[in-house]
Amino acid sequence: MPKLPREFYQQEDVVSVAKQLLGKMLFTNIEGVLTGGIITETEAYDGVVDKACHAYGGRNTNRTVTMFLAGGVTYVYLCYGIHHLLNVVSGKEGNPQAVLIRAIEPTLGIETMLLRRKMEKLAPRITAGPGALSQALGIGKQLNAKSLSADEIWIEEFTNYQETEIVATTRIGVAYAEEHALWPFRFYVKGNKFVSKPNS
DNA sequence: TTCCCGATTTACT
DNA sequence: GTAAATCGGGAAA
Repeated sequence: MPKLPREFYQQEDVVSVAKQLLGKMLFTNIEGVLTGGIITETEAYDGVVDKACHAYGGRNTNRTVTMFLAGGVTYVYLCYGIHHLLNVVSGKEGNPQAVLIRAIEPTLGIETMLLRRKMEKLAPRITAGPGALSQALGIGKQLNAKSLSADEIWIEEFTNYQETEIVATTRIGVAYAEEHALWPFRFYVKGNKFVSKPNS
């Protein structure tokens, strides 16, 4: 399937991008080893007006500068000193919006993922959760600010879900963002097992 | 330079 | 259900 075009990432509405990313295929090519799967869970971070966003209020630093790039690149950073989290930067240059990829359903390179996760057999938790996902795909800071049009990490067309198949709810781990923590910016595929929190 | 804390996961009670 | 692990970024001084 073809890679998503640059225009896809540069849509103005990050919430729309987050929803459309569900059902797309995410791949990484780490030193020639391919792994990938179907995106099942995302979260939107809406730039300067979103207290949960690292670039809230226009904060532009060595880390967050990546989010100000034009849509279509990765934003990877370390959280809790342990976990790498993968985001897709969206919107126009200067507008620091991003979509956190929280979970995928593995389809390619499952053996490699099992090795990286030190697991013996396939279970949803292998890629359910942003830290786990990054580990399974071999994502680290070396993949920060990479173009999604190149051949190290990219996203391909696959499926489009209807609104009725998508669940919108509150984001996770952002209680510090006060009232913005209540924004329904987390999206996942209804009924899918590869989601970072118990399904309903 | 110092101090505080986080877009989490995992192990253990 | 609860807690520990662990380190870089951001803000203050």
